[in-house]
Amino acid sequence: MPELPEVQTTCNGIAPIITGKTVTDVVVRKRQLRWPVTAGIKNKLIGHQVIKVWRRGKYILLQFDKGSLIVHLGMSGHLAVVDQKQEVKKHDHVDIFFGPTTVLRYHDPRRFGAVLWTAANPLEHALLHNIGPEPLGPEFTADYLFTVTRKRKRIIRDVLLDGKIVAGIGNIYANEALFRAGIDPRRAAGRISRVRMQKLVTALVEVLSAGIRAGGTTLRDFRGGDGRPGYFQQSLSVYGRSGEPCPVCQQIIDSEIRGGRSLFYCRRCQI
DNA sequence: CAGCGCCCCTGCCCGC
DNA sequence: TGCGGGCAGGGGCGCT
Repeated sequence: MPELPEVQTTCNGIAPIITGKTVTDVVVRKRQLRWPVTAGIKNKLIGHQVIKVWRRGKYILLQFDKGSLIVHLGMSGHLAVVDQKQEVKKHDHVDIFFGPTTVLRYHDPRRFGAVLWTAANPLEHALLHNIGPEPLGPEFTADYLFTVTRKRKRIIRDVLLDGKIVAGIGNIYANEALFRAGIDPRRAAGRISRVRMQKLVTALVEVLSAGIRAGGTTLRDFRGGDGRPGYFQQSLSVYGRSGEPCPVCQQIIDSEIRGGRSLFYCRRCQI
């Protein structure tokens, strides 16, 4: 499910329901995710109260009165509050009960995600302590991106996907932002000017903000309840649109696979 | 250290 | 209709 806007939307959805509530039970149906669900998590959680729900990059953080739960959705994870009467579906791996009916349910077909407990500051956890600045935060500026990419030969798309440089950018939003900024995703990061880096930072902020405003419905498998075509269809300019005309100049959108992930771009608009 | 593949896993879509 | 191949939103890890 992820991409930062979907993770933020997940936090926004569950925070008002579970903040201040106390865990009454935990059911783990399958421990084997990317890493095994922390052993003894049931006893660590029961009786403890949620203080706040937040995120760092794509890691969802449930802060309890003692310790934090770190949840990552991988490629296919969902995390939502459901009613206990809701039937348990295939790939519903973890349930966290807040009373008899309210359940925070983790669902993840591909199991690339994670559910981990830490008693310490989650930002100091091995998975988080080296993450780059938040793309919607004050540290993520054109100067920063320009400086850290000097002499870098990697293509700019791969730099945007590198969580050590900037947190939470996924392949959809990387491609979309590069289109908006008019930058060829295959360009060596170290060969992009400061002015163009400013365009890229601005484009990233716009694209991520639009995704959050849309409620994170920019994913192919999002199911809206109203039967309308998914926001996914209308919202993306180049991602998943190879062979279609560029919305700006009508040039046919190109795609190719680099580093195991698809690039989508307009060879006329992006240089 | 920078950079690049590999891989974890299931589901879905496409072509034959 | 069945089957095989390719691809999917992530990102840690090991190797060069």
